[in-house]
Formats: sequence, structure tokens, C-alpha cells
Amino acid sequence: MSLHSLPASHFNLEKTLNSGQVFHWMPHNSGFAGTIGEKLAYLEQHGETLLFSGVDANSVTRYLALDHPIEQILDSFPGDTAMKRAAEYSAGIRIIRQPAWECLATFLTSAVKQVFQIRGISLTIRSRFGQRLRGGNLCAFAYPNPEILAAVRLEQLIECKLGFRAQNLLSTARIVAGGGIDLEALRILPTEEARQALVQLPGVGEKIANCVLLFAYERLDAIPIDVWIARMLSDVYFKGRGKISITEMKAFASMYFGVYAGYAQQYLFHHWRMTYRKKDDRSSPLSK
DNA sequence: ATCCAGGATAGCG
DNA sequence: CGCTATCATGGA
Repeated sequence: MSLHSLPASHFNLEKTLNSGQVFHWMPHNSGFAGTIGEKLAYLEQHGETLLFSGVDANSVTRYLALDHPIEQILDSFPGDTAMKRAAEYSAGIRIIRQPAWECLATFLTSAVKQVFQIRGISLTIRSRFGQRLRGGNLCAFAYPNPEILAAVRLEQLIECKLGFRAQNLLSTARIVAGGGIDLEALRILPTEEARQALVQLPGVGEKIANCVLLFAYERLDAIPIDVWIARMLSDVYFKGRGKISITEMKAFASMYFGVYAGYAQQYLFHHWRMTYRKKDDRSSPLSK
């Protein structure tokens, strides 16, 4: 497969693919092998040039969100110290545009799991139930569509180390495959209406719904509040105020971080998660 | 061995 | 609304 190229400024491929928003890309040669939708793709970055094969330039641009107004987004971030450090550490991360089902299903399996484990679960589900894609010396598996997962037995999902998440994934796959929700129709809905539709699905609460809204539906103001973001907010923006409720965190975050709050959240999440150690290690992002 | 992980949910006050 | 127990599994 021949390599094509695209200009890519303010972009970091490795950080984008390893920042906990997508979980299936595999290191290969000097880049990464994976899937964009149903197609096998290879991506490799050299400075401000992105090399790719297997898919067309348009789909790469859309998937990696190279068309986002990144300078405008960065300018919208608040100017406090924690945000500045996160913006520097996470520089180049894009909020990518994932296929809706793949994103929804993957985050359904993410509940109370480490990023490393979510990746393992994702790769296992792909290799057991997804279509095997080959090209040149590349190989990857597409994420199985709802119809495929709706037809598997619960025990097969439990074998993928899903634990209590298995029933949620199976039930949701059956609802989607049966037409109980139209994931593509959500694209034209206002964010709050789309959120209300998503949380009807078993295993999907507000946090996972916000992940799907942010990573698949281009709602860049959606803020998933997970344990890391909650800890970060408590340690930085609510410092010394004891225990803060999720409701209060939500209200503050959407107000303080603005229209690109989801982007700010992702930069903070990645920085916090990658640099946080135990307190007695004195190497938290604040003290460095 | 103990705590924790990109949570959701039902039950309770 | 806010708090708590429960869910299943493996990493740190």
C-alpha cells in the first residue's frame, strides 16, 4: 500500500491515539495500524506531515479532526496554571470523530476499568467477533456491528473479561440492532435530547453518554466527568473545599471551560492521568 | 493483601 | 438531591 501525505499542524498522532478516547490502534513500523470505520488504515507522523494508507485523505482528515479550528480552540481555554500545563503537555491532541456504535460499545465496556484494560477488552471483542481486515503486511479487526453482537451468547462476552459489563453490551446491541434507537438520527438532535436518548440504554449513564457525545457526535462542549476529572477538579478548582458533588462539578466545568469544554477536559484528563502519582511521591501535576 | 479503575443503578433519607 | 451498596475483574 502506498503512502499518501497530508499537512498536520498542531497535531500529535501518538498522543491523540493514546489519550483514552480510542483504544484499538497498534504500533506498527514507525506509525500505527488500525481501522477507520470498516477500512484498514495505517498512520504515521513526521513533524507536521501525516502519512497514511488504506483510506482516502478525506476520511483521515475527518477521523482525526484535522479540520478542527485548533488555534481558536486553544485560545478558548481558561488561563489558569493547571490548564496551561495541560495544554502544553497534551499539545496536539485532537478530539477525533469515531463511528457512533464503535464508540458507544467501547465506552459501555469502560466502566470502572483502567484504560489499559479497556484496550484489551476492545481488541479481544474485535478479534473474536469483528471482520478481519488485511492489506500488505497490515492486519486489524473492524469493530463488530450491533447485529453481530446481538447474536452472541452472554457467556461469549463474559469470556472477553467484560464482567458485569457483558449484559449491558449485549442488551444495548440488541436494542440498537432491533431499531430501538437510531444512532445516526441522533446527529441532528440538540445535545441534550441526544443525551437523554443515550442514557435510556442499559449501562449508559451521563458520563458514558458524554463520552459518546464528545468522541462520536462532535459535541465539543460535552464534559465526561470520570474519577480523574473529578479528582483534578477537587484538587485544583475546588481545592480545600472538601467533598464536592458531581452536580456542582458539572455546573462549574461547563461554565468555566466554555464552548470547547470537552477539549479542555481531554487535555486535562490526559495530563492528569499520565503524570499523577501517589501523594507521597510529590510528583502530581501541580507540584512539578 | 488491599485499593482502585474514563460507572450505572436501585434503594434510602 | 445526595449518599450507599452492589456489580466482576485484573492491575498496581
